[in-house]
Amino acid sequence: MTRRRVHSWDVANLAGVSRTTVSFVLNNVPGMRISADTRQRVLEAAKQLDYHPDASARRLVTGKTSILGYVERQSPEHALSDAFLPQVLRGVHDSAATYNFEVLFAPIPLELSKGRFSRLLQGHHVDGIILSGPRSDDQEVHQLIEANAPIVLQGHLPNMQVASVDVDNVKSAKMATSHLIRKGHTRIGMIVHSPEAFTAGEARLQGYQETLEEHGLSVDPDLIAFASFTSSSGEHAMRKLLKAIPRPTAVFISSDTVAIGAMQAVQELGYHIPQDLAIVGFDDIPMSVYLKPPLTTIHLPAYGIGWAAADLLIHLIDKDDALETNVLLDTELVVRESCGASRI
Amino acid sequence: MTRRRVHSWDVANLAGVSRTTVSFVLNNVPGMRISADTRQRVLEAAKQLDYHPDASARRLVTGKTSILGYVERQSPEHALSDAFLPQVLRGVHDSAATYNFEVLFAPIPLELSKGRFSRLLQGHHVDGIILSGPRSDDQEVHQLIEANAPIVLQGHLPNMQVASVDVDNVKSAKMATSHLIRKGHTRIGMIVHSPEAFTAGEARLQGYQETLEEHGLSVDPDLIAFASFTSSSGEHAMRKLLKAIPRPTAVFISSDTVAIGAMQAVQELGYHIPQDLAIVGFDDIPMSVYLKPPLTTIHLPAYGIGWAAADLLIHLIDKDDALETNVLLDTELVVRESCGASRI
DNA sequence: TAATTTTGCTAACACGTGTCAGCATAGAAG
DNA sequence: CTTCTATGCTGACACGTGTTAGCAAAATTA
Repeated sequence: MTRRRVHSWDVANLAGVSRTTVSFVLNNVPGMRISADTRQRVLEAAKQLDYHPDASARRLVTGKTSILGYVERQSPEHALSDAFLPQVLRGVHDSAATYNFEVLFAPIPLELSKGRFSRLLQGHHVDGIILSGPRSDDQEVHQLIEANAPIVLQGHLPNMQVASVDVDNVKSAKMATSHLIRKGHTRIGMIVHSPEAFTAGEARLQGYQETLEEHGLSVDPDLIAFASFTSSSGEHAMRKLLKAIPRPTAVFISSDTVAIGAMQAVQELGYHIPQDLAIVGFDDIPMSVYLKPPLTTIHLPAYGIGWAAADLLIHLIDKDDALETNVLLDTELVVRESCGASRI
Repeated sequence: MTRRRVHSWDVANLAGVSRTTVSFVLNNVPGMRISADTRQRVLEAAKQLDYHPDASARRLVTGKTSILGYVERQSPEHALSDAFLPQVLRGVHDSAATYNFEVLFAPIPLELSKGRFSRLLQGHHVDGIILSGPRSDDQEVHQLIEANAPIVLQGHLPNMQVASVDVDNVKSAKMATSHLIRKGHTRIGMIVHSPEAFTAGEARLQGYQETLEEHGLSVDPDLIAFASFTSSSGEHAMRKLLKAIPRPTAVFISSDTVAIGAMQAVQELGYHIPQDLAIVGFDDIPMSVYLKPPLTTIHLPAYGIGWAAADLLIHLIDKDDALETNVLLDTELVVRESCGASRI
């Protein structure tokens, strides 16, 4: 490994041409006439020497790093985002690789973000940023967005003109709710997690309500309960729902993590899932399939989210601005056992 | 954002000094006499302009990228490593940040690794590599190790002289086994997952056996079953174990994922955990706490593994070679309900 | 006063690449 | 034969920084 590094002039010497020609050949520069013979010689020399251009030198002269930063900025929902990070990151990477971009992993916690963003962007460590776990009260990110920095949100921030990739929450909630209706349920409750801090919760609630109305079912406030990000908050919410008269026969829960606690409450109260109560969750966390009974839920396309975010960001960096800047991805209903067989 | 980039000579001009002086001050170059007054002026100018040196230029001239690559190379055990990736990566990042290193996320699947390693190292995208999920049959990695490339394995590869960070599997298995013995069990079985491809399985089996012997208990081959990486293989293994006569009263399972399937088998056969059968797992995957009953298991210090790997790699890069190159981290027994109350 | 050392700073080079302007040579056109 | 154009290649500059060698002025010593 202490073997001297191979440079472009080594390739040039071996091929008997100038360094410039090597660059033209290896980068496939358009409009440059290179004879087939020379091109061949250069390619062979490069392969023989296992030449790879120095990334820093190339970046310095081109002004492009071809690196995008994946910045984590989560707060309480850590547990959820953690479960998806591997897939999202792989999506980001694979998409970026298509454009010969690399991915820098850079968590920047809210507390000690002191200058980290400047370092990343002004210091030219990355060409742009994918921001995971955006928060409305994040001053530093607001500044970046206003400065028109190349940023793509993984998620959503209301009243902000910024590119983003998210799941179509309204549509997804409609899928879940209408599935329960199709099963014959008419008393359908919902547990919404953290609608204030997390706009997705609100959107999912909206989808649920609209679907009920579209099917001529009334929206009963007693059948809507709120939770935070934790399982135990789901337990609490479910106990409240089950006091409603008449009892709901099905509940749509806007987060699988919350659903875990809710299911526990149901079973502790002596009810059976799905016979006494059908349940549909949201997220399809890896654990969902192992729950008892296995949870019917809305599958979050984590890999696709990562892919789309990187794709959008790179187009943004290259100033193909005319691009749709708010991507909404479709989800899928994964039917397992918790929603029960048809009631009809 | 189209605002012109700030360079070191901007700072120099504003402070009324040369670019060289700016560099000396900002990098705290030792042995350089700078008057307190000048130093102050430079620091203020830099802060006022929000100056951050261009990463590429600095890398080009110093020859150090100050980036380390986190390379994923997993195969079947994806599910397991995925559960820990977020924590490991955070550990890697935080440790690296201590040395002003960045972290590049670079999965390189076995199939299409065509030149990716060369690109990374020869192309000087990174100074070194942390390799997650090393496989003994990985030719490309063998070559890198023999070429003495700066690599740290996250895990272990037998008969290879290469730096690595792993958990003390023998010691951990002893903790698990002796805990069951302390609870009063004498018929203790074990399910080993994939000992052939995954050396950790073998080590855990060894720890189990030695502990039995140390306590004067015989090792009964009928009480040892093998599984792969999946839950369903655990189901199969457990069914086999429960046919032993007399039945084991406790089982140590070398993987939580496998334990999930095993527990399912136990309950399907009508036995109760932990009354009829106590269970201790290994890994402490996030899901373990939600199982029924919650799984007693060995906690894998994912964050610590990441931290240690980055620390080791950076020391290796800086040629502090005298460093211990095979780090073994301690684990912790997390007692929940599946191991039962004391039998004594 | 003259010689020497110390202090505080700077000019100039190097890192390895991409790329613009230009230069021979060969062929075509006049 | 001369002039022009296309072909195939190259010399030289630029990117922004770290760093070595060195220089003037001030301080110290002789």
